Amino acid sequence: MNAPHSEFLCHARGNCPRLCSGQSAPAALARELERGDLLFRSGDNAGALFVVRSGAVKTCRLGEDGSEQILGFYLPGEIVGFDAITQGRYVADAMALKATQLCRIACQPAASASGDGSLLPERLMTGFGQEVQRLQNLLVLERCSAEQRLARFLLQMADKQARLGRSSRYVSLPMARGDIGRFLHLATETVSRMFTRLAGLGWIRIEGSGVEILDAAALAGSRPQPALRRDRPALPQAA
Amino acid sequence: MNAPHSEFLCHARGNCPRLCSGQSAPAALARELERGDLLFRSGDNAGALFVVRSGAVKTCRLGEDGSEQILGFYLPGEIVGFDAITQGRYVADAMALKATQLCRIACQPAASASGDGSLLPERLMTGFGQEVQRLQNLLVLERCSAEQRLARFLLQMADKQARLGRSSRYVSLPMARGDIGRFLHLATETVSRMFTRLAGLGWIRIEGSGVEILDAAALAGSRPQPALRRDRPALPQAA
DNA sequence: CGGTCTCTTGATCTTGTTCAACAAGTGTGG
DNA sequence: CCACACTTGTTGAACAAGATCAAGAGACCG
Repeated sequence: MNAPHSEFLCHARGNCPRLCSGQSAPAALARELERGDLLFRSGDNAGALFVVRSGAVKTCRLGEDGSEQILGFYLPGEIVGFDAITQGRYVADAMALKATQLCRIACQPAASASGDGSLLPERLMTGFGQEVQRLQNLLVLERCSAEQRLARFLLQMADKQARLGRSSRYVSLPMARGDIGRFLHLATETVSRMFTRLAGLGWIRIEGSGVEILDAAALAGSRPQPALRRDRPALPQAA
Repeated sequence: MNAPHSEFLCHARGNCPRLCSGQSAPAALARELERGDLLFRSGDNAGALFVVRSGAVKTCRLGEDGSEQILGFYLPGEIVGFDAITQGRYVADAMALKATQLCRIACQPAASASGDGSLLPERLMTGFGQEVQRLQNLLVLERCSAEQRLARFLLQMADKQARLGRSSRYVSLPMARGDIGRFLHLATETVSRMFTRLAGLGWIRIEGSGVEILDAAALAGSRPQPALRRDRPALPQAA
């Protein structure tokens, strides 16, 4: 998470004037996919962003229980792959929904590009990528039971605080229960009940305006019900 | 949406070496807020990003029904305001959860920064900002009833297709019902039921692998139940 | 034409919301 | 210093949206 961030300088390549911002323009396509083909896979080294020229692409993440979580559908003109900017590797899978043509935009990791004092690439891109990933994580979190949502939230806060050098055992919560509810999309009452439940399980201890984490592993593994039946991952036919 | 995008070049200002990436370092703070103070408001002209130095900030959007949707909590070291990059104005509200110090990073809209052929700022930043907003919208969407989620999804797809010059009346859906479900976080059966319901209301007509939109206004206004009681917006005491 | 998917519809169950009441904490003023 | 108001957090009971289980209807394809 706090790993040395790589920076990117991106150059269009092939016949893609201005990142293919228009629709037409014929040739020099970088990738052609059939329905079900993978454009990239979570974990792949990210050398590029992709602009959809024709067809359609979906991006998704696999929940740890095997359930598929779709993050977006991309139609022609839209750009896929922003999640990779921060770490230089994709975080989601991307798959063609039908025959699809894409334009590849090479992104070479490059140290601090514009050396004119402007710090556009320096940390900004990293922050941007983190924001995208944070939102993606939030969407994934949204797909869990109330108990799991709160458990993850607490771990997340603990992690944030650990990064600041504070103890990750005692998590201070500057926000009200209602705020947590509006963040996790739970009624205030449910948030309260889940705090009580986690404390009852012996996983946390409520302590002033924060909580003490007693069993982080249990919190992380909390998975009472998948909340949504895991269908078979994806497109059945096709490679 | 498709408005001429402004580009940004960002320079640190004040005592913020490397975007305040560390924690300490004393002086020259740009903003100091008390609990409940607004850092910026949705619609404000976005002249800057902010790095949290101490304290805590929440960002939120107001649903059209007045309910508050929290998009994130930001602790020291984190950057607030990325959602504004694309349009030059903030899309969310940001409020201090307690006494908070922030470091301001001025972002002057600047045309196509690095003129060396690299098109980093050219469309990339815009795309990045759009991705952030897309994810934020997705999170907001997540907070609606099944009917509303599907209705919005269809309008979204219609909008995308309209931008491609295709008809926005007939929406082709290249993905399976199950895919829509995994995107909207609904069981396949529920997606199917909602299609049937919307068709029964006369708002859409199912047509091959897509739908014809008969009453876009009704779809947009679809709001059977708020799905979550709207609490009073936010922090009660404090300015 | 049979097999395999996808979509649709019905019945039942679970989770989390909603309504309601109460406890605990904080601050103010008499 | 304590009573009172006000806010935040906790707990109980009833309800509802949507998931799950189950089964059947089309569609597509070899």
